[in-house]
Amino acid sequence: MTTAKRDTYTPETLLSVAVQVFNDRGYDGTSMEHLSRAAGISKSSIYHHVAGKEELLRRAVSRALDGLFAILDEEHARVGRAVERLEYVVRRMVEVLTSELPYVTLLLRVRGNTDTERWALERRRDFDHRVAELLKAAAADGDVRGDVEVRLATRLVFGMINSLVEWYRPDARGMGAREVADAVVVLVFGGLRRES
Amino acid sequence: MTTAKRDTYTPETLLSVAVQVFNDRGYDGTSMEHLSRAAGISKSSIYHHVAGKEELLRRAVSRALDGLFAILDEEHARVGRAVERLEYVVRRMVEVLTSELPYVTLLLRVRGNTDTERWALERRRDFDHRVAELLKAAAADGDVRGDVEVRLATRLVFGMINSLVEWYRPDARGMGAREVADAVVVLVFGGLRRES
DNA sequence: CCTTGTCCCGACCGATCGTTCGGTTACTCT
DNA sequence: AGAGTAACCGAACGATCGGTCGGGACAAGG
Repeated sequence: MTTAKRDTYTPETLLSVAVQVFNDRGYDGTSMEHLSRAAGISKSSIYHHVAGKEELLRRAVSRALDGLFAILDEEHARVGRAVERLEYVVRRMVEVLTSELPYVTLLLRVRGNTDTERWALERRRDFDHRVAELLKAAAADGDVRGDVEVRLATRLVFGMINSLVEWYRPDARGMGAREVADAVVVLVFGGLRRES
Repeated sequence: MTTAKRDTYTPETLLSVAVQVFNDRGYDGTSMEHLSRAAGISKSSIYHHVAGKEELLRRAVSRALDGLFAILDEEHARVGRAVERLEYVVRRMVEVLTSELPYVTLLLRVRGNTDTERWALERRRDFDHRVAELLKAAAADGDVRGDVEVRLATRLVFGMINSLVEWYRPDARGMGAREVADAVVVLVFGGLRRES
């Protein structure tokens, strides 16, 4: 390879360290001093790789948002019966949340204090609306119960899926992403009650 | 009344202002200067009513935790078939979340940076375990599906309920707490799919 | 009138915030 | 060997952090 493997930081490798610290302490609760200690380089050295703290946040939430929006472009999310497209999107959301866990975690905790955070919140709303339309279509097809308002149901389902970031950890012996995705799909569509 | 109505702050009224700001900006993102501006008094005056920033946090999360734990002491949560007690607890959780919304919101966002936050996280775990045992009992009774692990199902259901704090707002013309509680119970136990 | 206590204030404290700057090391290329 | 540059560092910047301090305004009780 022309570019030999570096033992120094790149913006990407530094990002992976920073996102971990952000998720541990919260973005506002993390100082550049914390980051420098976690990365093993001095505080000022960080600025050789990235423009500042907020750029790290922007890179992280962008990565998470790109992963989520990519789902909607996949074939199974675009063609077919609405309820089946919805099930596919729900399953893929769980997979993206688990595979990009630290980045999505950070995205879901953004509060809106800076321009970057407000931009992230806006894109999140866009994504939510796209999925809500899918659910509305499935309700129009009669494949989804009509006694719960679409907007409310969307929010509750998103709440269940997004809660993954609060407890899922890719442990070696723990449950896998597939297992979690199966459980989410079963509960979202079938509910908790024993099937008769 | 012996105690005439005050037009000045008490620790409680100051708390209600502080919790709003905490939820807007995040606890770490809120400075005492922010609080003083929102309360309309000087920064130093705040210390006349409370010991400091962390005491405001402790009071807030205590109030939320007390509300949640009180559910488990109610009669319908203690006697009866496990699945019915579970349904009652789920419904009451939604009611407490909506009635004590700002306090529970703050509780669900603590990260564990200080002793107060770690104590709050510990009590939250206690509560979760209590509800998980209820779900386990319902599964043992055969009233709840056995093909999804109890621990996993508990976390997902908690995720759906707790997500209320991210979007529920007690608007005048918006949906009421009862309406939300009904929807949560229907979705948790019955699922999204149209009932045949 | 004077005391007492509540409520509040401006000024200030040391510490820490995110960021900048001048300079040093160490590796690459010619 | 010498030049160029990527990677890094310690020291310091102004700003802001949570919190302290001495005292002023004001109402109640004597």
